[in-house]
Amino acid sequence: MTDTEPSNASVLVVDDDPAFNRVLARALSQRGFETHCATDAEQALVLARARMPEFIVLDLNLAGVSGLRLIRPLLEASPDARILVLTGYASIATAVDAVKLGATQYLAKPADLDAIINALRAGEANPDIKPGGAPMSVDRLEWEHLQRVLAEHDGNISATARALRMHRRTLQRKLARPPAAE
Amino acid sequence: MTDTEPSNASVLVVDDDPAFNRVLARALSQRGFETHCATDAEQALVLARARMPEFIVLDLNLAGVSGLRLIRPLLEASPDARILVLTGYASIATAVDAVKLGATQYLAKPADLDAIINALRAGEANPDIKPGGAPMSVDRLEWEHLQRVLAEHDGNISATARALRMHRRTLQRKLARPPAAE
DNA sequence: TCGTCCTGTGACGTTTTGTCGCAGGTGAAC
DNA sequence: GTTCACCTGCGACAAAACGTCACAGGACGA
Repeated sequence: MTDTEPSNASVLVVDDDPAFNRVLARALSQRGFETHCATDAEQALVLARARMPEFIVLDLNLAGVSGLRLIRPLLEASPDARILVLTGYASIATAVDAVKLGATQYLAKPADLDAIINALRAGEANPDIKPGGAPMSVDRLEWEHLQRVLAEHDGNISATARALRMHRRTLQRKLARPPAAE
Repeated sequence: MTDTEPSNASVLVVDDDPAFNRVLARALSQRGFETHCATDAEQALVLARARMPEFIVLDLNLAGVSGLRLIRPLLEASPDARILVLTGYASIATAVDAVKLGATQYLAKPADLDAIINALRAGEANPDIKPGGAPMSVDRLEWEHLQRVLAEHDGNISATARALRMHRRTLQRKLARPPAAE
């Protein structure tokens, strides 16, 4: 698969963060996908029925509702859809349940566009398609994870270090040293 | 279910470490299970056919073969068996693959006896599981990323190291050291 | 058989981490 | 205004990990 191959597949992006939806939808559009966005469960189900997307990218932390509860209704609305769960709170337990409920793939945030597209395409009929793009470096992955958890703690370095079970000094050193550009 | 309820269900324990098999089989027997052990794939398939166990506890690191490759043949040999994957190298990537291949549960080693029995008995997915509140540790996040990229490169450590722009020696050290349980 | 690549592994200098603790700032409660 | 609890910046040092190098042997395709 080349980067520029238009696929015309449609993707419904479901995340309660509108900014995240916009960014991901735009990036997927640039790769040739037709995209729709929903920020809550109801919207997601309406769009799943109306648009019959080929793929659904589903966050697990929707306002007031677990994305796991949405998998079956989404599949009822769009029986042929393939669901990629994309979550900032990934765990093996929720990955197992998500797949049992009908998701076809599961990724932890942070994930870059190539990783998301690779995951969407995993399990396609043609297993010879190779994963495209360079994976995120470990430094970049860590940096984005730290930034996200820091944002969730309102910039509080001590609380972030505790949440990550990392020494505060170490976190400060890492925060002072962004990863190299890629 | 009480701890002491004799279930008489049969369990096939498949692990390449005979000592592990003995310890787990003995503990399960004490809880009323009828147990059988196999230390390799061939043995496992023979016992799966001969004994038709209700449960199979399957390690992923069998000598010369990935336990993932054993799931389908085991289900062919014992169609009604429920397979619990139990591995010291647990990752979301292999958990997703295991469930897609037909495993009904997946646990990281070390797991205590109660966790194993609960996992054996777990049936349907639980959509009420809350996505975990705690963010992933940096070690766990890195481990999941390495496992996912390694899977994308068909287990080729040299190619994975190049893709991640990490020294092969460093990657090998990291792969030998799974992150602590959470 | 040969070439290429992969893999396991040890060794060593360099870098980073974990830990400890000092010092000063901030905001809430009283 | 004072006190308390917590946050933050930072230096120092021992321990741990990394980056690098290289050896050795296996696997696979030509």
